[in-house]
Amino acid sequence: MTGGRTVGGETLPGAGGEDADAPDRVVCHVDMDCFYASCERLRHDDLDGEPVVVGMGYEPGESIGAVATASYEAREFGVESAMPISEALELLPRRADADPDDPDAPDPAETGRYLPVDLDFYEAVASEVKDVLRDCADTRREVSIDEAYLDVTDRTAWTVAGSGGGDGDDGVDGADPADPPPSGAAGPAEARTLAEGYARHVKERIEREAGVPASVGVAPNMSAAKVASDADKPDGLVVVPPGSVAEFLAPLPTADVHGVGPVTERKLAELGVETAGDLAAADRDRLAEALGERGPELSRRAAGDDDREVTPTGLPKSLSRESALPTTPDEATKRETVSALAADVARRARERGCLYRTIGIKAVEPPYDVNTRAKSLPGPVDDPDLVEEVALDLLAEFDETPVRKLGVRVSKLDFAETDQATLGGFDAGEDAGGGSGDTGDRTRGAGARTTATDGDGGKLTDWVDGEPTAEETDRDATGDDAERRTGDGQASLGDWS
DNA sequence: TCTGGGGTCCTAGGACCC
DNA sequence: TCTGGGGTCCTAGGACCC
Repeated sequence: MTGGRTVGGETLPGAGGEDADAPDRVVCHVDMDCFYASCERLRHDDLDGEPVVVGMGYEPGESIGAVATASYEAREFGVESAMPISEALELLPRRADADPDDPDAPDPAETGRYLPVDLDFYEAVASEVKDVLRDCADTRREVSIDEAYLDVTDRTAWTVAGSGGGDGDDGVDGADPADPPPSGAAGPAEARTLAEGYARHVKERIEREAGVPASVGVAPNMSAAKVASDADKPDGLVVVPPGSVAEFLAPLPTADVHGVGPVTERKLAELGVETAGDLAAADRDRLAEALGERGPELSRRAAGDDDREVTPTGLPKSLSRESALPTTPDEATKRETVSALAADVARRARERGCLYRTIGIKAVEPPYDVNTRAKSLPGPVDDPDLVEEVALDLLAEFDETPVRKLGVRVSKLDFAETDQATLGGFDAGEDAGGGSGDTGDRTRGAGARTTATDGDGGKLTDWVDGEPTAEETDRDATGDDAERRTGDGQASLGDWS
């Protein structure tokens, strides 16, 4: 019954292919417009219409740090994400520096407002956005604080809605979920679909209920929806119906394809592949030679062929912390930095109730040579002292090396509940009466015991792994260590449990 | 492009086991 | 023991994304 009518006509080579029977899905990609800046506007009325720059590592009045988000007004001055604040200030001086009495001071009309990142506040706003999304779609994947995919196939359809303004008595039956407003439809389709109306409904609800603008892309698959949401930012709504995906993508530069970065773009250009259309049509064996398996995959995406399901965001795979420093070979400075980073990573891991089995560092040498070192433990642990010890140990290799940035990471995470006494039949430690987890370290029964008793530890993985299933691990966000840090349950990588 | 911070996934080589 | 292949794990690095 979801016989999704194809609007853009033309059967496309390759697209659809063998799964012609599969019903077309309706995927929305929701992308907040310069999210941090929009959040700041939400609480500072006077920022409306102003160039706004939100800087990370930025302190008011200083010029260190990097641009996290620039409002569209600020982008007009050339300010971009990831740009050093010092550079942004040259393009767009700070409003506070505009002094009417000083002839050398910048013209206020050519200045902007600079604010430091306030992640807690943005997360609070993001959670209101999530509330809307949860309401609008059963299947969601949150990619970052300001971006999500929704599979709304069962909420709407690719059916063409009544083309007039009023309720046309065309063949379309069923209650349309949202009133398709008459205003400017974007997208290659001439006719409006129910899907478009639904997407508009989602977009308007976000703006109304969370107070921040979003751009939305709608398409029969994830990668096309992603490109669509990007195609008319800010405040865009772009609809790409089944059958017109390849046509929509074809003229775009390869860099617009999700997964094509600077390196891949250059390699593709060397092959004479400049547009998504070129990429779709390119010989896939040649792409594989030049780019590995990713090549043919990118080609399929560019052809509108992407059958990935929208799957809920999982638990994180690693936690890390890094920080830049003035380039230095000084051993004490480096060790202090790594110790602090290690403590922070370990604290975050504990807060999230996760154990880790691999500890690693990163040391960046000028000009920008990234070195990583890692060490795996016999079993999963939660042990801040050990994180520091291993990290410092790995750092020793770089004792003589000048570095500009250092990082610490834990990976091979294990979110099994710490009270999982059943696992090994052990009491998982002595923290029975403890309470607020200030015990030095905790180790899951398995790891602790083996670490203590047998040196080679090699077999441990056999039964440490494979034990926690997805369903079991889902529960982590709810209970344990989250304690007082309420509302933070789905901190940055928000998981929809 | 003189590069900030937090992530993901992929690849490739070596060790080790059978 | 110069010798075949397959599988898994670990480490390091690269590319990409927001």
